[in-house]
Amino acid sequence: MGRSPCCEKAHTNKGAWTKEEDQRLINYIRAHGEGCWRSLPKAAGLLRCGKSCRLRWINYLRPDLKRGNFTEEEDEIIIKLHSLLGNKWSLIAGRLPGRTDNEIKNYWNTHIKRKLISRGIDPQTHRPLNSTAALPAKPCLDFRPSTPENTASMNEPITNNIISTPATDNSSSVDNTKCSSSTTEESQPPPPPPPQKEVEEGNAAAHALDLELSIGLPSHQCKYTKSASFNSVSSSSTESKSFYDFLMRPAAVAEAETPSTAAAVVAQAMCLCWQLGFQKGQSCSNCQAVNGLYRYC
DNA sequence: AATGCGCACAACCGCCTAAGT
DNA sequence: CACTTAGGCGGTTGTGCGCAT
Repeated sequence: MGRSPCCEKAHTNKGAWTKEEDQRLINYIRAHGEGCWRSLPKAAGLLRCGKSCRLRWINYLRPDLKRGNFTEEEDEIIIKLHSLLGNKWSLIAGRLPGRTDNEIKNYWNTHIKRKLISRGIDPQTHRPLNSTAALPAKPCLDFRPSTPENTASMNEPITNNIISTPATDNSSSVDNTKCSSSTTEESQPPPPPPPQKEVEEGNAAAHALDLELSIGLPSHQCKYTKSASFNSVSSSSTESKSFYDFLMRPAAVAEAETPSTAAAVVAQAMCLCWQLGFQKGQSCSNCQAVNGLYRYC
C-alpha cells in the first residue's frame, strides 16, 4: 500500500510564494498559531500543500529569523558542530538562534565547503584533504548504543573516533573515517550510512546511547530527541559538560548569549588541533590529556 | 546589448518516525 | 499489533541574479 500524498496536488500551487500568500500565512499563524499544517492551507485560504506552508513559515516567514550574512563566529560554530554532528542540519540550527536548517545547509554547501577546501580541509571528514581522498563522509558523533565493547573502547587511547590523526598511519587497518571506535561489528567494512537505524535497532530501550563525548540529553528540554537520543552526562569532565550544555541549551537560552559566548564554549569544549591540520604527533596537550573526550587526535 | 556561466537560495521531494486509531 | 497519518528531516532541484565575455 503506497503512501497517500500529503495533500491534494491537483489543486495546489507550486513554486515561489507570492506576497499575498505570505501575508495569508502570516495572518493565519498570528491568529491561530502553528500546528496542524495539513489543515492550515484550507483554513488560511491557501492553495498550498501543508508541508509547503510549514517550510515557508519555518524557513522564511518566522519573525525570529535573523536573515543576513553569517558572521565569522557563526561560521566557526557551524564548522565545529558539523564536525561533530555531520549533516544534522536541524541540530546545528538549534544551536544558532535565528538560523534555519535549510539556511545553514545552503550556506554550508555554497560557502563553508569552499572555505574548508581552501584551508586544505575536507568538508565532510574535517580532516586534511590529502589524507581523506576517497574516504566516505561520516558524522562524527557516535550514536551507537552503549555496549560493554564500546565502553571498553572508550577507555582506550583514542585514535580513530570522530577525527583521527591524518593518515600517515596506513598500517592500521582501522578505518579512520569511522567516528566510533572499532567494535566487532564495525571491524567489518562500514556499511553506508546511516548508522542511526542500526543504533536504534540495537537499542530497543532507546536510552542507552553513548556519544563517546559524554554528551547527554535531558529529554525535557531538547526537541531533537528523535534525531539524536543523547544519553545523560556520564563524565565528570568540565569540558565535555560545557559542550554538552552548549549543544543542549534551548535555542531561546542560546539566543540570550552573545555569539562569542557560544563560540567560546565550543572552543573550550573541543580540541581543534585536527582542524588546524596538525599531523600525528603534533596534537595539542588537550588531546593527550583528556582521555576519552576528544576524538580528534 | 546579448549570451553564457556560475552562484545563491527558496522550494520541492522522498523517506523516516512518532503518534494515533 | 498492524496500519495510517502528520510532522520533520536531509538531499536535490529549479530559478533568479550578477558577472564575464
